[in-house]
Amino acid sequence: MRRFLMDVDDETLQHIPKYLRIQQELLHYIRSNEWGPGAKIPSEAELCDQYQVSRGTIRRALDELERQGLINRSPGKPTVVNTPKIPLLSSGFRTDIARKGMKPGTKVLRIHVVKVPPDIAPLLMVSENTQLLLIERVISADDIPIIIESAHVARLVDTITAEEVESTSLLELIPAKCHVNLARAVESYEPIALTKAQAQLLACRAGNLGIKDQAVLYDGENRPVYVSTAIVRGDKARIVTETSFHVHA
Amino acid sequence: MRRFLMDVDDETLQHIPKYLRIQQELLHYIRSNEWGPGAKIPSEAELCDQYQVSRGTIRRALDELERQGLINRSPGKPTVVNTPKIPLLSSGFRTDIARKGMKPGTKVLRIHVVKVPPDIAPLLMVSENTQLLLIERVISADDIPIIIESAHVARLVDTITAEEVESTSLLELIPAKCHVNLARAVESYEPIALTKAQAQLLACRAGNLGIKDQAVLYDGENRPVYVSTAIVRGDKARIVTETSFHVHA
DNA sequence: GTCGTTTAAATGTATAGACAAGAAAAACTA
DNA sequence: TAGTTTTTCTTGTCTATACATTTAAACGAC
Repeated sequence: MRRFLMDVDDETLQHIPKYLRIQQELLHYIRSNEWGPGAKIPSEAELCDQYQVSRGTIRRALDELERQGLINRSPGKPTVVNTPKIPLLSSGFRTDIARKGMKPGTKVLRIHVVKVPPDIAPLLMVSENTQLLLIERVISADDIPIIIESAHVARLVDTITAEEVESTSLLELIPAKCHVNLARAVESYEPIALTKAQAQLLACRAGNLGIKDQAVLYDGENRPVYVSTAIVRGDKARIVTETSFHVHA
Repeated sequence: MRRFLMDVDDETLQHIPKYLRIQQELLHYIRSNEWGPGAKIPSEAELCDQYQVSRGTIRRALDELERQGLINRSPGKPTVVNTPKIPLLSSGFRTDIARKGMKPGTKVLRIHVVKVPPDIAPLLMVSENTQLLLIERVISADDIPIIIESAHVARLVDTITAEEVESTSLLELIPAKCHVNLARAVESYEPIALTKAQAQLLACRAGNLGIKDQAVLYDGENRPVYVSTAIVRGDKARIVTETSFHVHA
């Protein structure tokens, strides 16, 4: 029978809420690998008994762990500890997954001509109401969906097929179709909580942590070629970039 | 008197939980700037009345918005809408804040010789139990704390003063003190929920979204010079990087 | 045995109520 | 008027309960 700490260091109990103390203790079991990847953790009812608190308090502790991608919950099934993250080289996710010996997969959601969204228009330096190509796809590694990528292409090219998008990096495909070379990329990263729609595409839970990686790609004349917005699952991947410094001397 | 939508599109009510519908509606008021930065939003009790739900449901809706950094809550005070994010150029946060016309501030937490943590040792290619210099500081913009930066320096230099750390970018300071040039940086980004300790240093709430930016800096001979771990507030800043592609042909 | 049904167990949503803690406004006192 | 105390309003924590939804196991009929 598992024993829980909780009341061990009562002298340091300085008004830390119960749900936090429980959360920290459960975190300890996971970090210390006492509960390894795939391990079932006690049910909410069992935790209620063991900690002598109400279910709401237990759920609040588990909520936090779930958001951080440490555990997987779903109704009907017991809650299990998650597996660690895959490092992903930014710019060229597809290529990088293959390089790591995993099987890259791509599911094309749509390739459509759409009106430019108001937040994308200034980045591409086009006026509103401009029609341009939108490519949306989900990239997976070993059949686990990891990234939702959507790209707005500045020029209206119509020779891009779903097959090409399924098998090629946008970093290669789009410049080739637009007959330009990419020279520069400006990317911004911000943490997000996944929406229900995003979570559905990524086969995980709404509210989980993710990174929104928005990139603007420029050609040699500093004209924007396309804007890419990638939603990356925070529980399965982290983004890795490499920078070289110009040596001055 | 404010009017809420909620029951407008009842025909599309396809089992979306109440707390989510409410959350989306509040989000709409914020995004549409109907509730601009600094605006007070109705109290929980008022929202209960207006939506005819229990307080728990309202709080659950607000929790999500708070985590995304869209609102600021604190006991005793009414809840207000937050101000937008600052874009931060990665590598050289201090410098970048100044360039944006904001007042950069630095508070040194400690400059100490410590035993290398087990997760840092392999990155710096040193053996365990090695003693090395740890620099910890909080960087702020216009007196708002934005980043907790902690750096482990591979070589044991002892001529670094708190004054230097307060006024200089580590990207310049450390290479100068170690008598090397930086040639390359490998950074990884992952979304996190701020811990209580981190939130305290950043004057925000535990559980808020943030980005953990871990960078390893190398010299010209590809030897690691230092490892920097930055915890960036997700509600106040986003990280921006710029990449140049090598033109081949 | 195999297919379909029932049952149990797990998480998800929602309610109502109680008390604590912090901050600001109101009332009071000097 | 100025300073202090009290009150009130706000968010934070916690409980207990109820029912819904999903999954898997147990059971039965064939």
